[in-house]
Amino acid sequence: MVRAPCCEKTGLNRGPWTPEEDQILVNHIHGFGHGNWRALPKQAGLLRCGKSCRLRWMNYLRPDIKRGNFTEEEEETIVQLHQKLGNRWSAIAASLPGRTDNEIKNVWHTHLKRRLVDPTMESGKQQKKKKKKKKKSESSNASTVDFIEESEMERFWLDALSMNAISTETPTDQSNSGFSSTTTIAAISIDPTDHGQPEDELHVAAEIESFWLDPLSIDFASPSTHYYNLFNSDNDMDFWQEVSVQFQEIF
DNA sequence: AATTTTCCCAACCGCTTGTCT
DNA sequence: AAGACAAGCGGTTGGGAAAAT
Repeated sequence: MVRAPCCEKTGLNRGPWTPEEDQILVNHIHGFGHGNWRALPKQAGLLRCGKSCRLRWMNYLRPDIKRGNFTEEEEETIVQLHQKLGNRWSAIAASLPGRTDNEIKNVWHTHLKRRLVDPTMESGKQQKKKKKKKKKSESSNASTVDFIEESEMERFWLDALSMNAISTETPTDQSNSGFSSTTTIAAISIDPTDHGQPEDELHVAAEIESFWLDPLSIDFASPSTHYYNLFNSDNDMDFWQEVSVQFQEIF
């Protein structure tokens, strides 16, 4: 029997996702969940197949995804689990919270497999490369929702925020114009053309603080395309304590 | 400075598994 | 029990970026 295609391919977008598509998908899932991946693209107004939407969400947009380089401990865990489980990437991923099977698979094929053959592999050139890459990713603007957890505090807030974002409100505006207030809580949208350098920490901190003081003060419908990483590791503890106070007052 | 090679990772493909009728 | 459908999984690939020449 010939297997039916997972979806009608004609007229559907393929390849890399645009920030706009990401926004639509995130908005839709925060508002309505993802009960049926096959039906989701139509409901959300996306020209993608359900499988592609699922993959994008599971591997990239999910708020609990941990981004950035793998730690030595994580890499060690992967190596050990791979010895036990083989190429069962999803089983390995289950032991590494925030990491996806796809990411683990990539890391295995690009670093760890070779390192097992040649234990000196990670020295010199490779490390240099990694450093450079890390630096680049730190200084660049996230092109989409980009969560980087560096501390338990940030992890706590990420969880708390995402739960409240889902449970307290339902978006009323399903147009493609931007984040609704519910989805922007974890990814505040900032228009770089309005405010000079998007990486301007002081401005971003002020913007975020004003959000906590007045949740309606930010124009969430703005069609801007830069999302600042609210959980930036550079934010100090005082900042997060202030956020904590505001959070308690609001909720 | 230009070109080629290598590396990395997001996304795709097709098979398997689970669930429902 | 069997078929249809959806979701999950692992292998593979394409293209962009960085490094090497």
